[in-house]
Amino acid sequence: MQTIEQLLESKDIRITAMRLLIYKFLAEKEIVVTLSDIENAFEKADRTTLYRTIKTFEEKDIVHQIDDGTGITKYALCEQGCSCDIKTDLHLHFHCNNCNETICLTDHKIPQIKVPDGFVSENVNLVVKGICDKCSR
Amino acid sequence: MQTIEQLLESKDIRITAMRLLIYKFLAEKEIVVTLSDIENAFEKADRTTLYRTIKTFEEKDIVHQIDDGTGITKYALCEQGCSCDIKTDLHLHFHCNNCNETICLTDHKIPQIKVPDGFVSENVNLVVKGICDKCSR
DNA sequence: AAAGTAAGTGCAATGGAAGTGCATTTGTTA
DNA sequence: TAACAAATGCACTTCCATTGCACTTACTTT
Repeated sequence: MQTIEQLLESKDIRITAMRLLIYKFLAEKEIVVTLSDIENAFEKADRTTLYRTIKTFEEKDIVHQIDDGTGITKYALCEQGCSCDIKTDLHLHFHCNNCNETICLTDHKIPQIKVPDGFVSENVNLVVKGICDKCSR
Repeated sequence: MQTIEQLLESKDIRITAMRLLIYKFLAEKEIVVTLSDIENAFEKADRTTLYRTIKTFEEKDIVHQIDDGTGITKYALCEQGCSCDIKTDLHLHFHCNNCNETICLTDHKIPQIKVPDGFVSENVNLVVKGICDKCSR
């Protein structure tokens, strides 16, 4: 089990207090978060810093961006060993129409999608909307 | 073959010159359009009108909204007989990373997606990104 | 056909999220 | 410790989505 510090270093990300805090915040969330969520959790920090921290995490492949159809960009930590640019590793996301939360269904890989001749598939975004397990109880 | 007027009436949409024009504009596009696209096509009309027309079409289920991951909301006419809230009728969209256009692949239905116990799937959004047939030639 | 009502349209303004420039602070390295 | 690079904070900008209000157009009822 590697520490967060080791993880960041292995990804060529400088360690700062801010980054450790943001990483921990993301790690303890099972749901996907918006920039505003992070902003609310760290009221002392500036939005720009949070924004750029997330962008850095994204570039270094420890966070991936989720587009769940709400129009607001959301983020989540990648899984261990996830390389977000490899399409076979993509999982799907579930957006609850009731509680409005989005979760990564990391165990549910996206099936192979056939596209017409001439089209080249590079990437797939799949969001299932409905009622999540908490809300359907 | 019903006229546009008949179609709008059957959907409980009042007929106006503007609405007919916008409908025709959408009908002749194979690609999905943004509000700005419509705006550029109708420079005399106000953005708000276009915006609300599209919203009306959406509510009355003759237009569906597409979220192709560009962050900008796009729209397309529903297919004949499409009732956008019925999940089996959903088709997928293809976004070209080269020309930046998004196309409805109406013939390509979305496969049945399994979700974990407790989750209820109501809707699926599937966007494939890559290179379209025009750009890959 | 005229009056009255409901819906559609245009203008102006607002709000929210994403993104940028620059000065300041913090951290790393020689 | 000096010098440099990266990170942070503040202010500002941009872009799209959305709303309020006044005005016009289309439908309904008599």
